[in-house]
Amino acid sequence: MPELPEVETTVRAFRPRLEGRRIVRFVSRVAKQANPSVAAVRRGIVGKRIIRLRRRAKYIVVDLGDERGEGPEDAPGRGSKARRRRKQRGQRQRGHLLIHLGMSGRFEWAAEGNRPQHVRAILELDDGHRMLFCDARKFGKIIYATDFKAATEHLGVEPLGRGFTAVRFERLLRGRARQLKPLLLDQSIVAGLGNIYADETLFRARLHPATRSDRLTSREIERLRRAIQTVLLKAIRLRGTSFDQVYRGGQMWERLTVYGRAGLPCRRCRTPIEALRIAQRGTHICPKCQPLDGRP
DNA sequence: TGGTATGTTCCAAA
DNA sequence: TTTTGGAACATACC
Repeated sequence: MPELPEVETTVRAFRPRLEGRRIVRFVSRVAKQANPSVAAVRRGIVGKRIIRLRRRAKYIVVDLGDERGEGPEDAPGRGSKARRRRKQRGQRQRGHLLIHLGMSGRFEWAAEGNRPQHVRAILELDDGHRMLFCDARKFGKIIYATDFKAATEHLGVEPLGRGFTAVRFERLLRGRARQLKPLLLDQSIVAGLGNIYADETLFRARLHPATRSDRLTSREIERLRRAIQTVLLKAIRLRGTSFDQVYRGGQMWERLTVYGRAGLPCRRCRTPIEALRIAQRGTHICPKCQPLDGRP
């Protein structure tokens, strides 16, 4: 399920009930998923107040505050809304909980009659609500960090952020000679795309996934940049892509152009969509709309 | 049974 | 040095 749009959808859905609440209990049933350890995460977050819920790349970020605190103010968004809000409550930024959903992670509220499978961790709030972290494949991560910048320095540019400019993207692509598909999946370059939206983006930009990043014209680079933003924004608007039992609610599944459509007619030219294997990942293209024209 | 899967990381080979 | 391939992680589904 979770690429940038699904993470953004999760953040928007859970923000109203989480912001302003204090965490009173944390339970983790899979030690490996907690970083640096279950005990360290518990020490870091229990008793703290949730100042803000936001997203960075595919991470759900919980900014924590401590009203007694004399902690350092290493908050993001200096001088902005977040700081003002925090000041009003007389709080200091005190650590961050970073949650990565991995392949199959999702949030659920505990409720009567809601007995989700694969509950791996529980966050209990001061209003009695309990948030469940469910994750069948256990690839998700729950990280406590005091230094947000250090914890996320491995991540590349935010594709929906102001920093994702034509100049910057051009430098990122021209500075290496990689195939476009694995480059788009590399979170240290552009952070947030996964296998589905990488395929959708390349189709929209009419570029073959094996094209080398240093062989694109400026025009193609700009087409790709806009395709990334358009595809992600559309997916967010539709609340992400739904998958079988794992994640429900999103409408993007019916709107995908190539992913999961092998053999079906291209929505643009009716040529059958092809399934390839590029960089060990299932890859879907329209062979006519995305020609390789001699620059693999 | 084997192959596939929305993700990340690490190591070896080219 | 950079890029690519393969395996590993854990589980579910076809």
